[in-house]
Amino acid sequence: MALDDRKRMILQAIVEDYINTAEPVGSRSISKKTDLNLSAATIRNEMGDLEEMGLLVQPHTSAGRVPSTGGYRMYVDSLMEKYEMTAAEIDEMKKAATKKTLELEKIVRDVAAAFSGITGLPVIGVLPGTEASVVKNIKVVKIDSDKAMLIVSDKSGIIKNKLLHLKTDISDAFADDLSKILNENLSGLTISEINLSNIMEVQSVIGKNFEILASVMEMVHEAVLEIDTKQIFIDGLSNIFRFPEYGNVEKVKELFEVVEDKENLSKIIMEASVSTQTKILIGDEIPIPELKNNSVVLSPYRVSENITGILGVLGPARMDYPKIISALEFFTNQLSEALTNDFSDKKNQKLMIGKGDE
Amino acid sequence: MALDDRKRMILQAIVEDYINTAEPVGSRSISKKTDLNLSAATIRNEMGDLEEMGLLVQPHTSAGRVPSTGGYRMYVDSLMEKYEMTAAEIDEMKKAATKKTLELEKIVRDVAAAFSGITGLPVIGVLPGTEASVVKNIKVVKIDSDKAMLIVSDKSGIIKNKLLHLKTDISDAFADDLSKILNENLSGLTISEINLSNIMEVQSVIGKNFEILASVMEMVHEAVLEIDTKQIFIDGLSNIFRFPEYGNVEKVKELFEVVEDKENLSKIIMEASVSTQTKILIGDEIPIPELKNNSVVLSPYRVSENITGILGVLGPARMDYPKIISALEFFTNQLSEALTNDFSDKKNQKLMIGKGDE
DNA sequence: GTTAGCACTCAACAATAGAGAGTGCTAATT
DNA sequence: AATTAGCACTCTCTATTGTTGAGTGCTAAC
Repeated sequence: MALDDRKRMILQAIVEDYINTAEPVGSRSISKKTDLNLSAATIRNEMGDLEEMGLLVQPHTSAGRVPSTGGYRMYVDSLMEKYEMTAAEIDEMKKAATKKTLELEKIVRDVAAAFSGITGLPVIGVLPGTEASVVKNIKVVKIDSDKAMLIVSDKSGIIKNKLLHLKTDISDAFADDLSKILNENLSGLTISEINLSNIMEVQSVIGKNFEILASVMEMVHEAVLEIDTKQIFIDGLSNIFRFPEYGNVEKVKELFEVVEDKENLSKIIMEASVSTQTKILIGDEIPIPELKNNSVVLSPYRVSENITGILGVLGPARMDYPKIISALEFFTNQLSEALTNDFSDKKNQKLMIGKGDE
Repeated sequence: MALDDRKRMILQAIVEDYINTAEPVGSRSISKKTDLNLSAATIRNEMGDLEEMGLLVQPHTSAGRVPSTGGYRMYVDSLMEKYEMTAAEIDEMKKAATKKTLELEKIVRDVAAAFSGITGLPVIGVLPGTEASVVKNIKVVKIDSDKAMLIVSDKSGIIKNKLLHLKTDISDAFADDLSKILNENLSGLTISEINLSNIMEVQSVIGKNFEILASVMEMVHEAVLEIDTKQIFIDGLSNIFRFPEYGNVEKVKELFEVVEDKENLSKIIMEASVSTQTKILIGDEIPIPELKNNSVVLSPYRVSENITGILGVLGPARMDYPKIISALEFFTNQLSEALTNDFSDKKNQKLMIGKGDE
């Protein structure tokens, strides 16, 4: 059966109506709401066809229709119209995205929280992984007789640091030497290239002070490993209470249990992390059976060439895709802009997200 | 009316029964379950008295009784027996509390998560505030042409650090000088004593390089302020789904909304932070009306003399107080021990929570 | 002082009926 | 040939009603 123009329009109308009302859509209401000038009976025939094509589903015999995963997919791929944000909305978003913090993690988390507030949806965030960062500078700073801090930075300015507890006292000078040696041997490598054998090598370069070094090196290794793990978080989860589909505790409970497990979140992220543009997972396209009535929209943000994080939303499959997508991409763009500016330019002291036109 | 021994025993039996079943307790079940050898009718009379005294409440005419806030209060203050943990339980807890991380925040969060897992309750945690810490060492480390890191440590080793973005390039030597000056002028003060006028003073000590210094100082000030804010978090919230009292969405929603607002959490914490021992807030003793059917048990942990954090649980008022209290105090003790050891001793490289007898 | 007995109350549950929304099919209309 | 009106049918949802059972308060007997 062919999906002619009329069928497309009817499908679009049904999806959009269902997005708004969360109620199965009947033929009569489509007949009235669209300007197709068709009677309910005609719509009914068409709806029967659309159901046969697998784009609609009927919850029970005497109910209206609801989009299937395929129906939503058709909608987002070729039916929906791009949402144009109003000036007021852009303004509000800019305001929400403006943060004066300077730490990358905080910025991302704050922006994610703001985004959740604006969309009224739970937000998934992934902090930039550092495994692809090229180390530019390593420093060991003595803090106390038994403590030192390891500071690793890369060209774009991402800095991670870790407190080291030392078995033996070291001098300031020794810390400086250590920094120099580490720098000479490890800078230029990516984080993921720094492994134990690598560090051992550095160790063998210096013959003297072997024991002291051994423990420090071990800790450096641990520190680098730890830095390596991507961090996923979710915020604004309680937003799901807005949706009638989460009107009973079982559903809520299920969602919370699924989502509290980071394993699950990374499964979702995996699906999207290959792509460099916005990715939409609808219904059972999400690799977690419990989320089959939900959708996820994910969009990457950039910190530098190959360092990226992800921001996205999670919600019922009947989300307002055009609007969500616009808003999400706006936020990830702003985030990219802010982060690349701030973490590589020399100008800005305070971080301004937005194009600086205010 | 006097609260004689028999009434006390009956009250205790009712509270404990209600804690277990979450169902209003009837006279007949108390008559059977206790070894008082009293008929249901007698118990009924006594229950009538207890209700009159404000210790019990009847949800409706033909229902059993439920403890009132006063009833719970009476129970925790003078009725309940101390819960003795079994060796197996202690073992399990020790295992759960053993962490090899070295960062204070991570340790606390991990222990809190473990505690939530063991008690099956949501956990509230407060990271140690640093406002009372006496600054021992301040360091400015140059990272890049436009970035430096400020590292503040105190005697017990608590270290906070912050990335500074500089307007002007500085030399390594200048960073060293800056560290020296900051140290000479600010070490010995508590964090809360370091304020703007204080920093201005340092600034005036050095005449030259004024402009450069001005911006650095401003950032130092900001950094110190930021360090000052206590951090409250909540974990394991989805545990509340275990309780029948959260069987409908409205209740769950309400709880989530209350608890997501940090303002509310700090209100709760305020109530307890004066005390140096375990504090129990029951029902409407919690300064948040929405939580009137809940209780909070809070216990402080020590990092050093006057630096403390708080760990606690939140749950329905009918929680198993004796057990919760034992477990909570066990955990805060372990935490105190681990943190004071690790953050002041010179011995342990790895952090062992527990008495090291394994 | 304690207990048995009894009338009474009320929530919870199940069964039933009716309304309303929506469908599919058929026959009439354009 | 496509569209539409009409109608019987299906199924959910809501309200109503009756029934059950747990629990109480009171009174009179032990």
